[in-house]
Amino acid sequence: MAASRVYQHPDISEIAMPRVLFALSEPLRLTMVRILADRGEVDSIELGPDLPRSTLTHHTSLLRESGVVFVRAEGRKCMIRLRRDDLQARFPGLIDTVLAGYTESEQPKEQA
Amino acid sequence: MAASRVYQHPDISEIAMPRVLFALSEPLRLTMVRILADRGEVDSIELGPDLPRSTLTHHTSLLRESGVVFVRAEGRKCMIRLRRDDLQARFPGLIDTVLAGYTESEQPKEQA
DNA sequence: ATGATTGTGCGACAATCTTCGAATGATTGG
DNA sequence: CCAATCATTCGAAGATTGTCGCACAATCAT
Repeated sequence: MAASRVYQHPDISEIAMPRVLFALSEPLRLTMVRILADRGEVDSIELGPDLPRSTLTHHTSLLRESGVVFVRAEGRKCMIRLRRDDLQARFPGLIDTVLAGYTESEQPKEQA
Repeated sequence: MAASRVYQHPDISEIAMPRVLFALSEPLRLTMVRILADRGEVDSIELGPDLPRSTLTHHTSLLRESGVVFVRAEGRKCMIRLRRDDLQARFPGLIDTVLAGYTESEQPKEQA
C-alpha cells in the first residue's frame, strides 16, 4: 500500500527563472499548464490523452524538475497539480500573467 | 546617409507567448534584456562586450524576431531597445514580472 | 580613395531537445 | 500468485539550438 514511486521536487528557493520560462516556452507544456490551472489536480493522462506515455512522462518530468508542477503517485495513476502558490511566492504574478496571455485560439497564425 | 541595414520586426499581434518565453529562457538573453530595461536604448556591443560578434548577432536577432527588442542601424553601430510598450500591450505585466524575478545575484546555485 | 571598424551571413560542429518504441518496474484486481 | 494496467527508463533518431571562425558588406575617419 505504500507509495513506491517517489518524485523529487525543487525547493521554492531552487526554482530558477530561466528554467521555468523554458518549461513554459513549449506549446505542448504550456497547454498542459493551462489545463492544470483550469482543472486543479488531474490524472496525468488528462494532459495528453493521445500522446505516447513516454512522451507524456518526459514533459511532466521536465515541468516537475523545473518547479512548475507537483507530482504524486496514487496507485498506478500519476496525479499532477500546478505549484501555483510556490510559483506565486517565488515569482509573483508570473504564472497568472503567462496564462492570461496565452489561449490557444488567440495564437498568431503561422507566418506564411 | 541612408540606413542600409533594415530589420524586420513582428507586429504586436504577431508576438507569440511561447516564442517570447523561449527568448527569455536563455540566461544570456535574459541578462541582455535586463541591461536593456536598465539603460534604455544601447549600442549592441554593450549587451556582450566579450562575446564574438556573430554570437551577439545571433542572440539579438532571436530577440528581435520574437518581438522582444527593436533594432535599428545607426552608422556602423546597432542600436537596440526593449519593446516595452508593445510587450506590455500584448502581454500585460509579463516583462515586469520576469525582470522583477530575475537578478543574477539571486540565481540559485549550480546544482553540485 | 584607403584603411579601419562594425554588423551580418554562412558553414560547421557540439550540445541539447523532442519524439517514441521497447523493455522494465510498480500496482491493482481476480 | 498471475495477468492486466499504468508509469518510468533506456536507447535511438531527427530536429533545433548555441557557439564561433571566416569572408563580405557597409560605414566612417583621414
